[in-house]
Amino acid sequence: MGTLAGGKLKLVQAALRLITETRSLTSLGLRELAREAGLNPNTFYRHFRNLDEFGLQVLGYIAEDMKAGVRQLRQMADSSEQASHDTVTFVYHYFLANPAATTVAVRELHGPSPVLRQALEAQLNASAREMAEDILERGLVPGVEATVVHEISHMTIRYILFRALDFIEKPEQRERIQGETERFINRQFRGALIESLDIRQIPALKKAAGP
Amino acid sequence: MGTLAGGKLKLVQAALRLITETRSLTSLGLRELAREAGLNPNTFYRHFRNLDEFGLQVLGYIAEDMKAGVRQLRQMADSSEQASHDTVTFVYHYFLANPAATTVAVRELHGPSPVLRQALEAQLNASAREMAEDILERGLVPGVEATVVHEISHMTIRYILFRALDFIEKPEQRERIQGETERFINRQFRGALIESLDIRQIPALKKAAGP
DNA sequence: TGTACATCAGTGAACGCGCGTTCACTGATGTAC
DNA sequence: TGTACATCAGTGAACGCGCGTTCACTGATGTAC
Repeated sequence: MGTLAGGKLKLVQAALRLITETRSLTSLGLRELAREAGLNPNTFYRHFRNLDEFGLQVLGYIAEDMKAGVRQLRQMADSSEQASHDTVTFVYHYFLANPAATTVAVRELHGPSPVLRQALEAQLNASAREMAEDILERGLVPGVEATVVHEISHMTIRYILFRALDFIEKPEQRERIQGETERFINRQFRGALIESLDIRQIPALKKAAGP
Repeated sequence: MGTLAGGKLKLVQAALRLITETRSLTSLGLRELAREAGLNPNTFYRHFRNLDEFGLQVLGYIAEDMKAGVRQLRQMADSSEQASHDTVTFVYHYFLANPAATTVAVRELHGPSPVLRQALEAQLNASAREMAEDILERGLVPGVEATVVHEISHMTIRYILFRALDFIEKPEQRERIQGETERFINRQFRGALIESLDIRQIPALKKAAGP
C-alpha cells in the first residue's frame, strides 16, 4: 500500500476481495468495484482514468507485497540441501495466505489484457533474476553455469505460479503438489549438472542420456 | 467437426475466429457469436442451452482435432536421441497452425469457468498419459520408473502449453522458446535418471546433489 | 403416390438490466496574502 | 489571525448501449398411413 489511501485504497482492496476462484481482475466492472468499496461509481474517475490503469495499480500493490515476501525468504534457507524444500514450502504458504493476489497473477499472466500481461511478465522476470542471483551467491549448485541457473529459475517461477491455483483450491492435493514441485526443481538442477559434465565419466548414463 | 453441421458448426467456427490474442472463450457473448456466424441471436438457443454448454462443445471440437495431431505424432520420432527435439518441433508447429485452439486451451486452463477448467484438465491428463505410455513402450528412457515418466510427462505437457502463447505471438523468440523447451525436457529426464542411481557411484555429483 | 402432421432451424420484435460515462453540484482541506 | 480562492474526493441523476432472454411466427424437411 504505502502511497495508496482513501478511496483509491478502498477500490484496490475491493478488487482483491472480489477476485476469487471464478473471477479475474480483467472481468471486474467499474460499478461493481465501486459498489464493493461503498463508493459512488463516479468516484472511480477521481482516481483512475480507466479500468486498465486501475489494473496496473492493483498489480503494483501486489508486487510490492510480494517483494516483501521474497526479502523475508532470502533470510532463511541457509542449508544447501534443504534449500529447495524450504523455498517451496515458503512460497506455497505465501500463496495460501494471499489467494487473491496469487489468482490475479495466474489469471492475468495468460489473460486478455496485453498491458497487464506485459507488466506481470516483467515482475516475474525480476523475481527469477533475484532467485538466480541468490542461488549463485550462495553457491548452491556448483558446476552449473550462471546462464543455466537463470534459465532454470525462470522456468521454476512460472511452474510454481501455475500450480498455485490448484494448491489453493484443492487442499487434499497440497502435499502432492509440493512434492512434485520439489522434485521438479531438483531434477532440473541435477539434469543441468549432468549436461555440464563430460558424460563419458559416468558409464551408467552413457546409453540413455546421449552425447 | 464430424457431428457438427449447419448453424451449430457456424457458431463454433465463429468462436474460433473471434478468439485472438486479446479474447478468451469465456468472454464471448451470445449476440457477438451470432453476429459473427451470420445468424439471429435466438438461433443460439436452438443448439445450446447456455454459454457454458457452448464452451464445452468448442472444447470438444478442439480436443478431437488435437487427438488427430497426437496420432500423427506417434508415427514419427523413431530415433531415441532426437525424440524430444522432434516432438517439441512438431507440437509447436501444431500450435502455430491452430492458434485459436491453443489460445483457448491456455486461457481457460486457468480461466474463470470451473466447468471448462475441469474439462481441459481431463484432456491434458489424457494427453500426458498417452505421452508417458509412448515413451515407456519405446524404451526411450531406460532406468526411469514408470510413475516418474508419468509425472514428468504431466509437467511437460503443461510447460509446453503455457509457453505456446509466447511462441505464437512472438516470432522472434520462437527459436529460443523451442530450445528452452527441449532443454527443459532433457533436464527432467536426466535429473530423474540420477535420482534412480546410487549417487555414490558418481564422485562428481556427490557434493552438489545431496544424499 | 398423396395427404396430414410433427419436428426442427431460423426469424424479428420486444423486455428489462447493468454497464461505462458525462454533467452539474457539494463540502472539506490546503494555500496565499 | 482572518479572509478569499483553488484543489480535491465524493455525490446523484441521467444518457445511450449492448447484453441475455422470451414470445409468437415461418418455412423446410421428415414421417405415418
